[in-house]
Amino acid sequence: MSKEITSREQDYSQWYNDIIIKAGLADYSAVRGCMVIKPYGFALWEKMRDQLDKRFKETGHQNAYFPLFIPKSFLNKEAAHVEGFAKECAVVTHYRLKINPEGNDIIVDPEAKLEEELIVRPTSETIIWNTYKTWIQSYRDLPLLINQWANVVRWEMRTRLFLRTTEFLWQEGHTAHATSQEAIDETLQMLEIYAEFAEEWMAMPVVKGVKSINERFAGAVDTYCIEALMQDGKALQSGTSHFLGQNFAKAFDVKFSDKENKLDYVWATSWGVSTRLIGALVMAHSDDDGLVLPPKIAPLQVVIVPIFKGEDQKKLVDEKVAPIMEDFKAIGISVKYDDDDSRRPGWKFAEYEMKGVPVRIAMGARDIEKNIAEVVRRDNKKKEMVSLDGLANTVLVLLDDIQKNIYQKAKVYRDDHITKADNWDEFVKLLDEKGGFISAHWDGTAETEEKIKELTKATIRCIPLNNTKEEGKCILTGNPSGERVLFARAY
RNA sequence: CGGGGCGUAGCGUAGCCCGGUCAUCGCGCCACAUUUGGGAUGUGGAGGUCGCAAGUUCGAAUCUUGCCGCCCCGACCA
Repeated sequence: MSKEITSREQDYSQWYNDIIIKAGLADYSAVRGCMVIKPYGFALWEKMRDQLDKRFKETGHQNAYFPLFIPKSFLNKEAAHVEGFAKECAVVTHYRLKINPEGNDIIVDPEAKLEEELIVRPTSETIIWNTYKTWIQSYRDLPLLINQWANVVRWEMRTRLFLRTTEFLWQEGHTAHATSQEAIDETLQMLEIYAEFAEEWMAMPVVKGVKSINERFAGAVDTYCIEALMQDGKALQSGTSHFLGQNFAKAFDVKFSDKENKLDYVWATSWGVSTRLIGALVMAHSDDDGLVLPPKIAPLQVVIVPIFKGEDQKKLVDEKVAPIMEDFKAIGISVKYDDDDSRRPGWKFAEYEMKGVPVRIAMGARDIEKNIAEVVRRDNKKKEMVSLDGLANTVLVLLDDIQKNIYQKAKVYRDDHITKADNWDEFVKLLDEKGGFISAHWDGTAETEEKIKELTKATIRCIPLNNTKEEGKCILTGNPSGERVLFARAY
C-alpha cells in the first residue's frame, strides 16, 4: 500500500477515535485493549439490545446465562474450534493472591494453582454444548432456542474502540434442532433478523452472504454474514449466523431419539452481534461535526434549547415548553429540555451535534411571540421555522424522514461502491483508488483467495445470497468461475 | 512481535537539535462582573515528581543508557 493510503487511514482512524471520545460514547481504560463504555454509549447499546432482544423473543427464543469460565478441556473437543480460538484466549491459572513475604506488594499464591486451567470464554459454544448434552434426550426437547447476552474476551494483538476490544459485549444465540433443514432455516432466519435490524434501525445497508471457507467460523459448516460498508471504503462484518451441522453435537455427544426411536446427533446453529455494531454506526453515518444517529436508536431523539435573557424570558419559555414536552412524550419521542444556564446556546448546539441527537429545537421569546420554533435536523443541518401548534407531530414526521434519509444516503454510497472488476489491474486499481466492494470472479479455491489477500489485503467478504450465476474467469488465475464474489479490504 | 510516532497541569501543547530566570501557550476548572439566536468577554485565582530509573555535568524537560506506557501501520481478528 502506498504512503498516501496509509496516511489517509491514519486520518480516518483519528477521526473515528475523536468522534467516539468527544461524543462521550467510550474511552480508553487502564487495561490494555479494553474500553470503558460511557453512559451515552451504553444507552445506545441498550436501545440496540432491546430491539434485537424483542425480535429474538418474537421468533421463539429465550434468554439464559452460562458461565464466564470454560474448563480448558472443553475447548479441545472440536478440532477446528480450538484451532480458531486457542491463540487468543485469556487463561485463569490461580485462584488466590497473597502478600509477598519479601515486600509489601501482592503476588499470585503459588499454592493456589488450579488443577485444570479455566479459559475466559471467547465464545460459549463449548460450555453450552456441554450443558445441552444434559438437556436434550428426545425430539420433544427440540428445537432448543437459547440466546445469551454476555461479555467475551479475545486477546487480540491490536485493538480499536468498539471494533475490536479485548473484552466486548455481545449476544450469542445457540440452537439445537432435529433436522438439518430446520437448523439451516434458523441460521437464515437469524441472518434476516440481523439484516433487517441493520437496515431499518441502524439505517445501514448490508449485503447478506455466505463466507468462503477461509473466512468461515471455527467449527461451522457454513457461516452467513451481513457486510456493511464504511465511509472510508472498508467493509465491516457486522453480524454472523452459523450453521454448525452436527459438529458440536458430535464433539459433545448430544444425541436425541426421534419419532421412529432412532438415535441421531442434533443439528446446531449459533449467531451473534456485538458492540461492534456501535463502531459500524459511527463509521457509517458520522460527519466532521460528530455522530449522526438514526432516530430509531438514538438514546435522545429531540433536544429543546431555550434562548432567553433574564428570568422573565426564561420563565416564559419554560411555561411554553412544558406542555410541548408532554406532547412529545405522549407520542413516544424521547426529549430533553436543556435549560442549564451554565452553558450558552451555541455551546449546546455544538454539543448535541457531536452527540448525534437527530433533532434540535431552539425556542426564544421572539419565537413564542410568533408561535414558532427553530427546528434543526442533524443529518443535513437544515433549519426550519415550525409552528408550535402540533409541533410534536411535525417532529414525528421529521424523525421518520431523517431515518429514511440517513439510510438512503448510506445506500447510495454503498451502491456506488460495489464495482465490477474483470481483470487483475482493474481490481488492484479499484482497491487502491476507490475502495468499497469489488465484484469479481474467483476460481473458488482457498489458495487463490489467500494469494489475493497477500497481494492486496483484500478478502472475500461474502458470496452474496441470491447471487446471479455468470460464467467468467478468475481475476488472478484466469481459471473458470461460475459467479462473482465480493472482495474488499475490511476491518 | 516488527516499522513509525509520542510521553511536559484534567485535556491539547511550546521548549529538546544548540544544557544555564523556561517550565510556554490554549482549552478546561474556581471567584466576581457583564453576557445568552452557533462552542461568550473581562479581571483575578488554583493547578506541575517535565513517564520512571540510573548516568554525564557546577547545573538536565533538554545529552547518554536502560525500563515502562500510549497511539498509528503490519502480522492476528468480530
